[in-house]
Amino acid sequence: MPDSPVPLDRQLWDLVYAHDAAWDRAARTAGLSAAQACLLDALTDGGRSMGELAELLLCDASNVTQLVARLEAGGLVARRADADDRRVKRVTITPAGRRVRRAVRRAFDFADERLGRLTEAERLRLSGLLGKLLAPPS
Amino acid sequence: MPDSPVPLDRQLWDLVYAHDAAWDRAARTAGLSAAQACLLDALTDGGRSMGELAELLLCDASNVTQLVARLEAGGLVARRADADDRRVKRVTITPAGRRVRRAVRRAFDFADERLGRLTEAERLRLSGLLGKLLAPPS
DNA sequence: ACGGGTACTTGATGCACTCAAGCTAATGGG
DNA sequence: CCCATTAGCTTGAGTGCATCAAGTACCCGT
Repeated sequence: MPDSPVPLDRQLWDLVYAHDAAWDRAARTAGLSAAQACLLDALTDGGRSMGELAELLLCDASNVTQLVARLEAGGLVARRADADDRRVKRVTITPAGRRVRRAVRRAFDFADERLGRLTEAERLRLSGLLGKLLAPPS
Repeated sequence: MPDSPVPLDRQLWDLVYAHDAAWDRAARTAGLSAAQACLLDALTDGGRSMGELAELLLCDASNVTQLVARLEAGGLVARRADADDRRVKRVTITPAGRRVRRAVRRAFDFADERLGRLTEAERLRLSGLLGKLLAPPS
């Protein structure tokens, strides 16, 4: 066999799909949607404001409001007004949220399982190639 | 600098996001959603049955019904009962649909622009590495 | 022709996402 | 100090994707 019968752009689609599907599965094993899991994953110890989350998740602020509302209803997240600027709401993760987040991260086997098939040298080469691909587009 | 400051799993997230966003942008420049563009892209000259599409798009048949309905309303796709088995509906692309599909594919610059940064040898190496990652998970 | 399976549709529901409009709190100019 | 403006968030309306349960129309083997 001279070279792969699967073209590179098709491989990229497959990789993207596998990655997405793995995250979605990991989220659902913990009872979350993919978007909710992303938000939970983006929280830091100090908590984040709604605006920060909107920027991180690259979506509208009102979308964050809804996501946080659902997570809050599940007791995974708490929302309180910032002391310095009472306009901003700080979203913090609860102990239950921390447990769920751990479960999601543990269930997200993609990085471990798939990247684990590569040797350290291969991972380094892959990282280099991806670096080229990911450099700012313009 | 000894090695990349960006870990490999983060690079994968970035790649996946860039790929998704590029497809979404391409679809929207043609007035389609990402899912609609996927369906249009999956059509062959002979047309495809709803069931085939559901299998290709990895979703429910009733979801395909809705997607096709929207595309049909836009005149991009036609749906007619199969002659041999009147249960199955064959979805075919219209001339207008063909134009839109070409526009989407042309606007999807990801593969061209990003993969174009690599030399032929690099693309081959990347393909080999992705092949390892994408081998059946179990 | 009858019963079971196949292919698709319909209806109901939930979530993600976006936009416009609204509300409250901070801020800066007069 | 007050008022207009702006920032941060929420609400409401609307759309699309997606799934499930139920229904319809059709095929096929007996």
